[in-house]
Amino acid sequence: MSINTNGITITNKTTGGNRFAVSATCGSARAGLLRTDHGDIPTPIFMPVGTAGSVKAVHQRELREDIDAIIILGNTYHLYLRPGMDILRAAGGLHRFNGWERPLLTDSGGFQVFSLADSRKIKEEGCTFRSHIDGSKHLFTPESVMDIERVIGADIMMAFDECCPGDADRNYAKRSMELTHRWLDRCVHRFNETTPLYGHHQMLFPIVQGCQYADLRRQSAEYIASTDPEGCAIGGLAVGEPTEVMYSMIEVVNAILPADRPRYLMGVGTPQNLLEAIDRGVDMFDCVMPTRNGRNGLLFTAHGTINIKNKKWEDCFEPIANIAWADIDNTHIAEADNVYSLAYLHHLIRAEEILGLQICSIHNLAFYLWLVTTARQKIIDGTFSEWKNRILPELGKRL
RNA sequence: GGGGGAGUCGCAUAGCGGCAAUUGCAACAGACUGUAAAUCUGUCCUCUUCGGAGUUCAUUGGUUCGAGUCCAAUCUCCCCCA
Repeated sequence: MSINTNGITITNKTTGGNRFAVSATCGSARAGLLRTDHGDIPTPIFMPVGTAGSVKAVHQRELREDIDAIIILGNTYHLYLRPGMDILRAAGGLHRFNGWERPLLTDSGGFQVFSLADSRKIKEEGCTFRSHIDGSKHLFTPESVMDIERVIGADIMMAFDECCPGDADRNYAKRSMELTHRWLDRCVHRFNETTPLYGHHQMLFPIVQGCQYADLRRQSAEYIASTDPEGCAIGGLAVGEPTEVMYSMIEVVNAILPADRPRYLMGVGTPQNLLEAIDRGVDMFDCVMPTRNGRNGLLFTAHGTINIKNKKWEDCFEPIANIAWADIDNTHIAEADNVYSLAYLHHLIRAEEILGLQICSIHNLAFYLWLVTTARQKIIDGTFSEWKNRILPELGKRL
């Protein structure tokens, strides 16, 4: 045992059994359960994004009671910059810091390698960033990211990868994928020589890359599978490539990834994307869409989307639920959907009242959770495909 | 009664001889996929085959090749002095 420069105790890996089990399938779609020390995660699942340790505009009571969120995300890059590792370590990890007692997942900062392309430089060693907050320079390496994710203490840690743009040429995609694989080796090594800081188990999910090239995706999936991970992620999709390409890549990858481990499609997506991916064997999702689009006035419903800013809603005094959940079997409609009318929500968003952002975010997240929960039940019932085919055209409509 | 100032596309503004005319707000749409996003984009006088075309800057008349811009009168509003 030794202490490294980040103050993290280095020990040998403690091994446990498989924490994931598939309980039912319907075609390629799976219903399963992933066990964490902060609770079980039924799959398919949608994980609300809480980048800076908070799901924007949503209280935890609402996350628990109205939305039924099981697991939420945090982001390594953002939390590392602010509040910083000293505070998170002193707080006893993110669970204690933000009071969320259910499972957490931290993204590694790999996506920021992609989205902050103007202010970073990728090298073999890692990636140097300029902070979007104060412009200061930082270096992320696979090792430092593992150490940071240990300090944050999420139940699921993501490997540090390079998220390649959707339109990258094959050469770039190949080099990027190979770098991600080498970084993965270093992540796994560091992960295995460190232990959780707060007494609960942490899993490490590696990430499949390969852009839109089927052979690269195959190669990457095989490599990821060979590391015997507790779960696998599919990254670098929904980053500019056509939707059909994304679906096709999911099929290619899922044919190779171990069937007895959860599969997490990172950063996806629209309600339609979720159903299509579930149908292709994906178990876990996260996306900013329900929260960001909600804050921008877009509501997702089972009957299509509502742009609440549109004039047509100014005098629609029906409760949100009467339109959004019309003819839908949902015994657990968020309180906000019953209390507030579309006209009032239209007013709130126009008047830039904070409550409007809250209501839209709660509604959208509740809808996403309803979608995956219903998908799970339909898989168990053996009627997933039928249900998917029925609801899919509705989801694409505009109300 | 005397003196001074101002009227511009919903509102507020810019404009100082080359203008369908600046900017902000409002309005009407659109985008958003591991969150640098309560953000961003477009339209915003009329018509349009999206190339343009036609009418505009309180009103009327004038100067000028050319006027929102200069001159005169009129109307309206604001300020100061009696």
